[in-house]
Amino acid sequence: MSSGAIAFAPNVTPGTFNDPPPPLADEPISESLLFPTETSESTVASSSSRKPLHGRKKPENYIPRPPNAFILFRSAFIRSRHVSTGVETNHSTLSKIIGLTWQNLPEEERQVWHRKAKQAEAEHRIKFPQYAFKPLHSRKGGGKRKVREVGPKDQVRCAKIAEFLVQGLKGKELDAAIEEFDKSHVPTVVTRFEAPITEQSFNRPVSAPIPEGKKSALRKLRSSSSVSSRRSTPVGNSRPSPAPSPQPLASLFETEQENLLFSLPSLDHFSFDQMKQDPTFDFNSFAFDSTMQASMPSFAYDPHSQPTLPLDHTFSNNSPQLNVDLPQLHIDSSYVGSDSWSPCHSPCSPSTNTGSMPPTPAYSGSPLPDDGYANYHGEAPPAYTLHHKSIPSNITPSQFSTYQDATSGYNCAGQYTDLQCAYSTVPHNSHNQHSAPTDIDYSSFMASLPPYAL
DNA sequence: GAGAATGAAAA
DNA sequence: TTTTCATTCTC
Repeated sequence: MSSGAIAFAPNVTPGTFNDPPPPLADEPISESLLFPTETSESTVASSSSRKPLHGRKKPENYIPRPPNAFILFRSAFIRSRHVSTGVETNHSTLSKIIGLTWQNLPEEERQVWHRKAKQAEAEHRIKFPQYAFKPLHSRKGGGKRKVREVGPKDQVRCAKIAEFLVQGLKGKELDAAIEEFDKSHVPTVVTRFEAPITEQSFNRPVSAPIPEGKKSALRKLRSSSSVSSRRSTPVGNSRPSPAPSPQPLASLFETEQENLLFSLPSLDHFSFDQMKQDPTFDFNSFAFDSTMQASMPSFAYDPHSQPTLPLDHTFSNNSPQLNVDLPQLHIDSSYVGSDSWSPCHSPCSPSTNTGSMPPTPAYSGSPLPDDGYANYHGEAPPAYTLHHKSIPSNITPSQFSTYQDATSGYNCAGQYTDLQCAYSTVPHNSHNQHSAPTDIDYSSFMASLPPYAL
């Protein structure tokens, strides 16, 4: 379709009205710099070569809605083939990539598309003055529409592609960059929270159902991560927050004890040694899941040195940071134990530890940096020590709990508050840690934290 | 037809 | 607040 007023060609029905409208003469629309639309020639080509909408039974005179800014952006994006078929062909995944790209687009770039959408709406109104959006709220079945479950797709890769796109890489450049990324990229690994094993939980069958109250809390948690959080975004042109606001986890569980059940994950698939030896393991990507990103730390990790802590990297809901550090190690928090908290001797004997979490390895690296870690007397640091930078200073012993991790045999200590999570493995007794009961005390846990965390 | 994304609009 | 539907195409 050439520029100028929209006039439907004889072979164009209202049902095919979806081309971005041309700018009005008195209100020129600036072009997106990052993702400019094609020339009118290619627009015509794409319009005429567009495959018929598959199987969509629409009345002959059906008038589609005017496209919104994102839909226009997505359409232009797909048409332009910024992401080649060698990189991604699945349109669901492409939608993710384009969504991430959209979120990280500079505001002025997004405004270009919002203006185009306004333009489209104006043209639509002129073409179809009688049109009124009439959604069918009573779909077949009458039940609630199926809520999307965002599966553990390879979000890291999507985010990386989006990052490259926002940086201006397209086509072959993007192909090369992604090809390079794919060489070292480890697909998402899903592990789960493992509630500390108590005497009660040890006696409960694994298949025992999670209590209903817990389920609803988890549903609430999940829904806050994707659909609902997006839906609750205020209408308007305000830029959506890159990371959804986390649901305060403490509010999801009835008791403080249950909040404390957010314990150390069992690293079923990794050991610290494996992480160190695997150059592809990226601590930057270590996060719980999208619902918790904003409350979890990000870790800089150099596989050739000791783990470093995020000295200058804070997580905040308003962080403008490109949301690319999505979890590579994905921890499924869909299971939360239901038993009351009571530290006990782990029923999982050290001898039954089949090696998923080896004993504390002998430390062979350079001396530990003087960053507040406990002095390990020449022995290894804890298998994994994760500290939140922003641990509130008002942690009290009542918020503190300890347990012995059944898998690793390590003594663990942690606390959970509304928005902050801190947990740490504290070497109890490196000579005899498997047999020792949990006896970490509050002060030793606090002392193990880096000074800047307090 | 579902699924991916975001946003506008109706119920 | 919830739901639909704009786009696109593979599964």
